[in-house]
Amino acid sequence: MDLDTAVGYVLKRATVALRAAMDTALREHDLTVPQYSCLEQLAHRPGLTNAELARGTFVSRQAMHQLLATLRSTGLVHGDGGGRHERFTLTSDGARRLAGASAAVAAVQERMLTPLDPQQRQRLHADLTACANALNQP
Amino acid sequence: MDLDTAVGYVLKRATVALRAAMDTALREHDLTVPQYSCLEQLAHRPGLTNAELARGTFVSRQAMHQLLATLRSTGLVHGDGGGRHERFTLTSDGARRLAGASAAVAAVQERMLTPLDPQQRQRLHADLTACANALNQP
DNA sequence: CAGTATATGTCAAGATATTGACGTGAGTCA
DNA sequence: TGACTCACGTCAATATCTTGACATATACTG
Repeated sequence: MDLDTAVGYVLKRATVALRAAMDTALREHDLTVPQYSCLEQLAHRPGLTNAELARGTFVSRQAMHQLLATLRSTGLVHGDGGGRHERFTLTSDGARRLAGASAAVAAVQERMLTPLDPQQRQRLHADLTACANALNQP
Repeated sequence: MDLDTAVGYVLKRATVALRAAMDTALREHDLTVPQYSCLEQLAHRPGLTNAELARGTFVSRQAMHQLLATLRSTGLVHGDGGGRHERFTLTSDGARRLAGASAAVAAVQERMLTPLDPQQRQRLHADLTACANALNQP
């Protein structure tokens, strides 16, 4: 059995499983995974722009564009009206919703990491980061 | 910094990077990633059905359905005409195309795993499998 | 054996994301 | 300063995938 290609396979398998679990967990908070991801980014680094959020969430600028439109119409994020290079922040409503959603997501990820002890978790984090870096610099 | 949620983040980051790299590598062989995934499955286990291929490739039955339709019209796969529960196999053309594509994908994954020694690779494989299993059995 | 449940193939529709393209502002360098 | 490049925001169109639905075949159960 070819281990190298199998690593890609289990990587996809784990991602799909995580995505599905997050999806069901977030449904109770009326958020999709990209929406949650966007809110989380804004919580850690307020004042990000559309393009920056898109990169951090791994979607295209266009997708983030209309994702922000819905989040804004729902009153979860707030733009500073700076026509070009507009910067976004969480509203108090957005912060509240994120708090609940974040707890739900944390529970999911804890379930995912259950079989791993803290040292293994750190190793996994480091190894995945190394793999991503290796691919991103040709 | 919250390591647990960060694991989910780097997992997505690695997956996106791998997906993009595979996409560009496969473009020279006129294959999309799901198409390649389907062909690879059929190479390892000939005679799979639509639903089985869908599960192995992590897409819906419907997506695999029309994915198989295009692969069949291109002459890369061949169904045994068994109306219901039809079983699929690679054509000789499909096997040839897969050979080239498989080498390209192997090169991509080798580049991804460059920073890891064989022991680390095996660990990564085991850890990811454990994570996926933990999520898939509530 | 009859009846129910489960899984499959397939059609239609809807949602979501990507690609392409355009105008515009910011930074760079001669 | 002026030309050039690059990144950004945004509109439109295209492709892709998922959800919903239905008929049917297989498996299970009493």
